[in-house]
Amino acid sequence: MPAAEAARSRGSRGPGQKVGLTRQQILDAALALVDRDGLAALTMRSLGAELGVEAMTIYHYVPTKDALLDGIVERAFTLAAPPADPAQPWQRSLNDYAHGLLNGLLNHPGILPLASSRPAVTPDLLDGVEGYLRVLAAAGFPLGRALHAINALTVFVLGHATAAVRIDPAAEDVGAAAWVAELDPERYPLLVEAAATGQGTDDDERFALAVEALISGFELAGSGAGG
Amino acid sequence: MPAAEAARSRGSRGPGQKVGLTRQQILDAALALVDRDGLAALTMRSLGAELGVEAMTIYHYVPTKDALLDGIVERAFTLAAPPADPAQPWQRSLNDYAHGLLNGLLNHPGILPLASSRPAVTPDLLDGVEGYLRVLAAAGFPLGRALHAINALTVFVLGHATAAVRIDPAAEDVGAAAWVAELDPERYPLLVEAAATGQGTDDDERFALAVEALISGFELAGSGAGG
DNA sequence: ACTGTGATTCTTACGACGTAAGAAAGTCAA
DNA sequence: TTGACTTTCTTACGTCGTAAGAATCACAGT
Repeated sequence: MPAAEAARSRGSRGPGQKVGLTRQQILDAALALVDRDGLAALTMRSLGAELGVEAMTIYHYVPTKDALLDGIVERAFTLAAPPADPAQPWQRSLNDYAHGLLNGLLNHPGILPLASSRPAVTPDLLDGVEGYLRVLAAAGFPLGRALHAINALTVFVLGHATAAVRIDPAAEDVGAAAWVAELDPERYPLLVEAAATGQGTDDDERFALAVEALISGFELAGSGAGG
Repeated sequence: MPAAEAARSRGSRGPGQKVGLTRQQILDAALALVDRDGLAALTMRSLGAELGVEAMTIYHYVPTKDALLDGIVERAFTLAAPPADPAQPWQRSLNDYAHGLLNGLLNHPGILPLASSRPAVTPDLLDGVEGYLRVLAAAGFPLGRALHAINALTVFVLGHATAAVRIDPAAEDVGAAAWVAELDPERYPLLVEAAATGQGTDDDERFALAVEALISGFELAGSGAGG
């Protein structure tokens, strides 16, 4: 209901009033629209309707649609990335980071295809990085390795989130991933066997184990000579 | 029809000849076009022009543009994924897989934003997976863990490739990543210090270390209880 | 109250895109 | 030569991002 939405965010005013929108308002509305109707449903016209405004109005707050997309990716990341907790041991801290970031990103699955092709380097995000760097440095990591670790985790989380969404856009399909079920057991015996025993097909477990593997890998290499 | 195959290269022919295109030909031309001019330059009309044909002609070989994109992603992955070498120790095999896949993907940077939102589960790819499963199973991995490992590596490689391309679309900028240079040292002391010493900023090293970390993480967890 | 000024919004229009519908042109067996 | 089938082209529609500029509104200064 675009009219109600407009009335709520812009105050109860008669039509034709020029209260002034906000870049933030626009970004939030765009993100909400993508979350609700999917990325393809976000057009300048539909977003305008959502805000109770003509499409061209948006261009007074955002130079181009691409900039709008950058904005919502940035916003989604800022919302998603959890801050470092210095009270935890570093392994736990990184683990929380990975799971928190994953959950945060999965709240906005529509932006994931965008996230893959956009920077999203926000001050808020960098604050977060700085915090995790502090945790790792305190644990004895050379700065180079610490940066490597944070980056690797972030990249993996983003990759996993993207893969999880494209395989399972809200699938009720419990157990094995759908496509494995139709494979020729003669050609792919091990794959089919793994799927049949339900091994290696649970997405959450897959993610958790990989994160653990990454972190213990950091642990082995972490206190070595700095890169 | 082996002769027709050769005749299908629409080399020097008068206009209006109906030799017959191929789905493969179209996919290859599309991939080449994306590699050369970027993803945005791929339109049905431009691809038609590339093939010496009107846009609508393509629809006789491909039902929709989305299917075309699926096709070129699939093709790029097939070209990129290296087969398993059973003669190597499994750690080496996985390491080669990761580096080979990365290089292969970076040969077609334009498709990376697509790869993030498309399945790309090809028989060829599954052959590859089956091969690596065999290597890991022979090394004593439970099938579940083996699948986890392959999946985690693949996801990480894809994520890293995407990030590397978006940060550096053919940048000559050696050393630190560009955006770190302009940070406020008061706000981000550790980040700036890491960048100043050149630590943690080399993309290749970053990738290599993360892959090693993942693999040694698998090694720790690999022979534990499956599943 | 009036007016001018600047900020905000709307109207109109253009070119490019994906693609539906069906006509045209070519190929080939009989 | 014919007639059926395949491949290609022509035309057209609706939607997209957005350029250009007119219209509307809030408000400071008189």
